[in-house]
Amino acid sequence: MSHPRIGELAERTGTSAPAIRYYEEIGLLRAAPRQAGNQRVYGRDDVDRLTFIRRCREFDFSIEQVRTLVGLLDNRSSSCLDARELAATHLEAVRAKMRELRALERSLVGFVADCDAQCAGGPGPDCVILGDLGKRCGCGPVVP
Amino acid sequence: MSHPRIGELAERTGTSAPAIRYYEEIGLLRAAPRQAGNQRVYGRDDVDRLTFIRRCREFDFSIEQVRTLVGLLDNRSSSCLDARELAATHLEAVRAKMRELRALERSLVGFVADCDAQCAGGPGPDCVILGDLGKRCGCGPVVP
DNA sequence: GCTTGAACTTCAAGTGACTTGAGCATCTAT
DNA sequence: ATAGATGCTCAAGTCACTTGAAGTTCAAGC
Repeated sequence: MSHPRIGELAERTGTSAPAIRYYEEIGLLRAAPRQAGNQRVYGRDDVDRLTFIRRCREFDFSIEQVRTLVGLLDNRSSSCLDARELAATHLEAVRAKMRELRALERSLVGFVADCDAQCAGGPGPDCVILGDLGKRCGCGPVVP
Repeated sequence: MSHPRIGELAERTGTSAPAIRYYEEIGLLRAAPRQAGNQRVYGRDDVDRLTFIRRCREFDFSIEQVRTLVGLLDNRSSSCLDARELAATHLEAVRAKMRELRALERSLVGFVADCDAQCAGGPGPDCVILGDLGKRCGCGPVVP
């Protein structure tokens, strides 16, 4: 278990094997040494590093941001402040995205509520629902 | 103004001209008629339809979902209930995404707070920050 | 009529972060 | 020895467009 091949590494880190090869290709993981038959062999460090990468990705850091973070790990000097700054910037982006999503959620709730009020109880003269988005739809006959 | 070309249509709907051509190519917009010199000419209906499409996209509906919604517009029968169902499903997806982002936000806040506590005030023996994500980083010398 | 420059045309390639598929080699177990 | 799981490389596909190149057409001024 101390020298996993790509499949086990994938399983232990929640990654797919092609994704691991992709990370190697773009230089996020070192090129793994190969055993006799050309298959990649990994070590404990690779498990840690890939776990780190995956967690960053779950945190929605972009690959380039992860590259920076991994660089901080590799190059151990004044890492924390740099990492803090990156995280703070990223936090702002996440919050902006959340504000967007909240607005979106409100709109959708309104959309569904309008549907229930206008249409589910019986079609009105013309439907407001799709009209919210574009012009008008025909959930009942359009009576001008 | 009643027969805009692609640039004006783009401006009036908040779309880019290449995006409009792309929508035409994938069949979300009809192939626009051309004027003498082969340039696309649009009408009032196109403005409405594209506005609808853009609004759906702002609501984070995928192109395929928009295709369905546009289909409901085109085919006016029992539209509302179908649209409601699609919106409700989409709302669930949006809420799931928000839950993810909230968790992410909490983690990042913790990350930044740890940075401030552990590192900004002076490096501790070793840093917890990147350790939260992977193993440990070296914002100070690692003393085993 | 001529010229300039903005707006238009098509087609191809690029983006991010992988996934999917084809076709072959290797490993492990029986 | 053989079968099936796992691995390899390389190419193409995904999504929703954007960007760039190279050529045409339009509108305005002279």
